[in-house]
Amino acid sequence: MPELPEVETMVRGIRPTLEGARLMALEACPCACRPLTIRPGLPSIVRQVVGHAITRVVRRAKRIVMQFDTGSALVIEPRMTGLMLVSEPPNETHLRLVWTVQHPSDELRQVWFWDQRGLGTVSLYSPEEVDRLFRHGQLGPDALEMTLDHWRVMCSATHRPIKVALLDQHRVAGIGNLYASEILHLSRIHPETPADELTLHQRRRMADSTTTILNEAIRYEGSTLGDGTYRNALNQSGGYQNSHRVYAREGETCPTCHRTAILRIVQAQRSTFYCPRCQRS
DNA sequence: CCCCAGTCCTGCGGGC
DNA sequence: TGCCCGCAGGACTGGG
Repeated sequence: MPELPEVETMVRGIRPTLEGARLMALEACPCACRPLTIRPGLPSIVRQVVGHAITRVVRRAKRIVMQFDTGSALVIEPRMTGLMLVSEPPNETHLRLVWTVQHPSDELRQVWFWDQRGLGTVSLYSPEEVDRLFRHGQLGPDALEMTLDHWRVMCSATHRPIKVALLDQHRVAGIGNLYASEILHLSRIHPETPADELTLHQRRRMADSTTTILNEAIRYEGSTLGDGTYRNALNQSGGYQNSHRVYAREGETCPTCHRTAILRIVQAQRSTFYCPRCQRS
């Protein structure tokens, strides 16, 4: 479930290998499962990017953007289980794609895209599409770049529960199911509160909590849940799962009030965790 | 605009 | 021991 912190960690992990390097080969890995979703096809992408230099590797919401000197970019969406690795992958079975690059030091290095469930995608974006990706429109402002005014606009635009609105990438981009619960708990906001009923005070708390939680999670290199799927670029677990306040902690005592058990409810077919004492409205 | 259910996919754990 | 089923959810789609 890579969300913003996990994708940021992946980007930081692969950046030293890729930035300033020249792409020598891009190959699909033999994989018994359904082939990787890659747009347009791999041969077409290879023709357009192999031989070119990678200028920057950056994150936009939950996507990895690999910029080329042509102005085009390879955009990787890890979705549920996709990983970008610079060291040996967990297994060969779910390897999908391998980049071979010539580092400025002349050394050949490799980066792998590994994806257990195969929901991840790789797409080549034209310069215009790259431009559109970074502007607000299709995707909302990046969760780490939200201003108070962005939060005001985002909240006033919908009557949906705030938890559901936080997951809508068209409103605010980068937050997924795990961090939405964490942010609302730190904000002391009930997840079912209609977004357009949040007070200025609550929106301020949400703005602060979003920055705090996401940066803290980045500092710990993301969350590796029980299934152990998420790994950083060196195939190591993240550490933030040990700091989760409510996510997947149904029945445990709330870390804020130390009195009430964490509840689990379902919103928009997804689990939400919260403290009924600390998050009343 | 809103909401829901279904789709992709694999691994895991519960129930029998 | 093994099998079936439901669940996990990010992004998207189609129907109401």
